[in-house]
Amino acid sequence: MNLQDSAIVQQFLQHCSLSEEEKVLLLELEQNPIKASAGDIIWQENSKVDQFCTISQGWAYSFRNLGDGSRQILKVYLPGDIIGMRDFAFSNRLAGVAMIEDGVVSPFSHEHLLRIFRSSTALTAGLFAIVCRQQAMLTERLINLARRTAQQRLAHFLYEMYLRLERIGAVNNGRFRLPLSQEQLGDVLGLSAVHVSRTFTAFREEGLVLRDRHRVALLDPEALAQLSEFDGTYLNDAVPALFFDREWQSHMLAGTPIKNEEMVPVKSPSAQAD
Amino acid sequence: MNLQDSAIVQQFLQHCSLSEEEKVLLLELEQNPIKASAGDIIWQENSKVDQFCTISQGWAYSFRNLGDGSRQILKVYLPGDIIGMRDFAFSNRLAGVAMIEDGVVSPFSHEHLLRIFRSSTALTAGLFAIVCRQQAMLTERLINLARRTAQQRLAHFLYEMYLRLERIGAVNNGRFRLPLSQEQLGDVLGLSAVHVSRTFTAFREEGLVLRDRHRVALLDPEALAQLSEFDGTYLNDAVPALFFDREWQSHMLAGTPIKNEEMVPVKSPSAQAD
DNA sequence: CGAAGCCTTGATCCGGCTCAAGGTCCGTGG
DNA sequence: CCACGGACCTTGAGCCGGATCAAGGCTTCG
Repeated sequence: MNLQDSAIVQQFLQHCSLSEEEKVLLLELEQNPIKASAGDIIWQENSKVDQFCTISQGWAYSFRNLGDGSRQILKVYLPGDIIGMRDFAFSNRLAGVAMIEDGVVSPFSHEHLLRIFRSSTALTAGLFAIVCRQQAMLTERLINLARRTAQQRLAHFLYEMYLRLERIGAVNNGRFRLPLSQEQLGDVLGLSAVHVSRTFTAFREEGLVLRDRHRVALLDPEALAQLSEFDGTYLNDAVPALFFDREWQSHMLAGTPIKNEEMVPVKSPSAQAD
Repeated sequence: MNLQDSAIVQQFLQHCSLSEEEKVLLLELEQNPIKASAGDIIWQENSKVDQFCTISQGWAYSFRNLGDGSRQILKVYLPGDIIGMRDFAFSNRLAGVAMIEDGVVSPFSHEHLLRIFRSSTALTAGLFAIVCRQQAMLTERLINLARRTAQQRLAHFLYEMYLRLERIGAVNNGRFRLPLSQEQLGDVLGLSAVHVSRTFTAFREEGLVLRDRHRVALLDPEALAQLSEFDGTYLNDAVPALFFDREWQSHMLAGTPIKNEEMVPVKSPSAQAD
């Protein structure tokens, strides 16, 4: 694989600067790609934490099954995302991961991740930034589920997918593929599948969204953003300059005092860890 | 302050081993304690990220104000917690922080944190673990808000506070102080203040919880845990042994291969970063 | 004693859930 | 090529949990 083509390298470059050696280290994460089919469980909740993986083709999601038989989908993964970082500090999984459609994932071990930590403070800092942003996304989702109406929740989700997909070139004039069933959307949004259907109907009648099978068209993305009070900060906000400051990274070992307060604006990352 | 007394050192010891030098580094975070009164805003949402802080006395919470005038409380902080790590990778705050009651906070700078990163890989790894656990708590809260009834939400919150407070010795026979108004509880739980009141009434009639002003008594904590499907994994699960392996940490610079798959069980931490 | 918070309780309303009955699209086998 | 079954979606009817509105009680403090 070409250095430029790697979605994972692209992601890290949003959060820190990388040397060639560091890019190679990252690429090694994807040395063992395996095919997975729609519906495949990558790992179950409560299973032992023995690996993480990147996803290079297809969509996946993480989920928790609840006592009453319902299910909460925690996050939808797109190509380039790192899956499972959430479990790094645990010995058992807090959530399962399943494929939404056929795809390719590349498992890598705890040790592989540690090798990266040992070798590069830049990668470590980048990973830190990715995890913090991941937390910001979760916070946004929490507010969404706790406080907003069905229309706002769906609008927020569609707009967020629109932004994430646009960044990896998967949107054409407001149209994109959304390979989730309405039942799965309900599991994401904390709604019943029936009400997801009704909400799409309402959006169609209001001229906001068209949907046919797994294709959706956002006729007025900005209206959706406004309706859902979408705040892009958690996707777009600048990363502090220190993440790009290689001088700082060399000081990490020397212990010399540093001074660096400026911020550097950054295009929003397409993919998040975990 | 004595090394043993520091809540922040106690917290890190849950997640990694520390040398005396590292403990001193951590203690330096609390060199500038300042008093804060109930209702004081530590920082506003959208303000510039210029510092973080630890809280050594009193309770605080982070929050987001929403467009419709309502408010979501994201997390309640107890003495020993680190506040604001969530914003580490951003230049603007995603959430404000306010004091629930009078207390003492110790601000520290971005740079101070970086000095820690530069000086100690053990502290860095510990911080990583803390952030991952923080994310697990958020996930749990998300599921709670998305999927559970008012009774389950309140039971879950009370039981979680019960566990966190027990760990810092603030629970006596199921009784503890809970200095949140019912309006604030509603903002935590995504409920109206009125319905929080009704839910407490229901618990009282069922003999589960007594409440008087800012005192609560859990008459049957396990019943609350069961009612809310409380899963303590996210608080109690073991930390992988590598966080305690100082040999690994020295290898971080050398790049020698390591092998270490065992897990080490750990008492749950009382406090979380952010 | 009065005023302001805070909590409780009742009455009513509404958003989303559940149950149920089709309808459409698709893959499969005869 | 058609018939059938299954997955998925749509729409209606009725219900319910929690919101909202409103009135009154209790504490605390000036």
